[in-house]
Amino acid sequence: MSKTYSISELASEFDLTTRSIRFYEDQELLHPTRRGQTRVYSSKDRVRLKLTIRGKRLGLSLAEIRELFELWDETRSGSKKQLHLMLSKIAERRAALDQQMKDITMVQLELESAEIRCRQALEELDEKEPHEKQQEEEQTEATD
Amino acid sequence: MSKTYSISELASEFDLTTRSIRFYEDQELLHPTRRGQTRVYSSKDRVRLKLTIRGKRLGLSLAEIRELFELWDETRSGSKKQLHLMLSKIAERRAALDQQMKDITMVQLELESAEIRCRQALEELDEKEPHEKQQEEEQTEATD
DNA sequence: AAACAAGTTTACGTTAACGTAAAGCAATAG
DNA sequence: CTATTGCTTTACGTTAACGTAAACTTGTTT
Repeated sequence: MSKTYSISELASEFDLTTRSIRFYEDQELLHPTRRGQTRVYSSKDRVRLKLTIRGKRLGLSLAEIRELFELWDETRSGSKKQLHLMLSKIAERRAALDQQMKDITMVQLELESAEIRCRQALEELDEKEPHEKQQEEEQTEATD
Repeated sequence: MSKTYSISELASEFDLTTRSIRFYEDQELLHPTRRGQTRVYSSKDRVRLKLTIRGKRLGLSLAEIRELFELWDETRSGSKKQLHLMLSKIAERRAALDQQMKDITMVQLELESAEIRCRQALEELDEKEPHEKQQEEEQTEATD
């Protein structure tokens, strides 16, 4: 008997609402069992939830995540045809991730140069008015 | 006079609809000028469009992308307070990107192992039934 | 002149991913 | 016993990011 989880345990662990978790089940990303009418999550479900979150952070839709889960599950039982289909889907995903890596690298570089530019602007301000306290203007602009 | 672009030129270059491009303008990601009532895009607009697409591939919302553009634009004219705010926003983004890098690495590993598993399953099928043509089952399942 | 292409505005429709009540069952605390 | 806590289902509401259609202008081709 491996460990099980309640919906609210998972919700607080991953900082989600129970609504979201139920929604993910509705989208067939999770398949908890029931004790009475109450959902019981296995550690497999927990892993899936973690992977779901990871996928979301990468911009995948729930449908795409579900597709990957199904691929993984059917790997054992697939026919030749199925297996080839899976391989192509996997390749597709890997290519997309490679592209994302490149994108991230580019954006990182841009942010880095933006940071440098920012720091230089600050230095210049400090040279001109070293003793000045903040509040040059009343721009409060959305600390959100 | 540097080069300018029409909306449909940009649309076909980046494989977008003109609808999207106008929408991005509505969201203040682009600021084309006008010749009569017709939009004229500068190369700066083109760069912004490219960055927008890159941002989208990383899962950023249009609002977030807009925020980054505004940060960048205000870097020159910012007050001390503003500059510090920008630096923190930049740091925020960079942290998110680092996380994404990790996520990608993890998912890449998972996909790799899925691929290996797939190839092994194929090999086993080939050993058992080397002369068999496909069509073990009639599963056509959404080539989509 | 008439028609076509490429642009425009206005506005309603759609999908994804939840948020937000409303109303009800089940166990436990006071 | 009833009140609170945690779970449930049902269902309507909301936001983002466009799609799609209608109706109009402007310039170019036939």
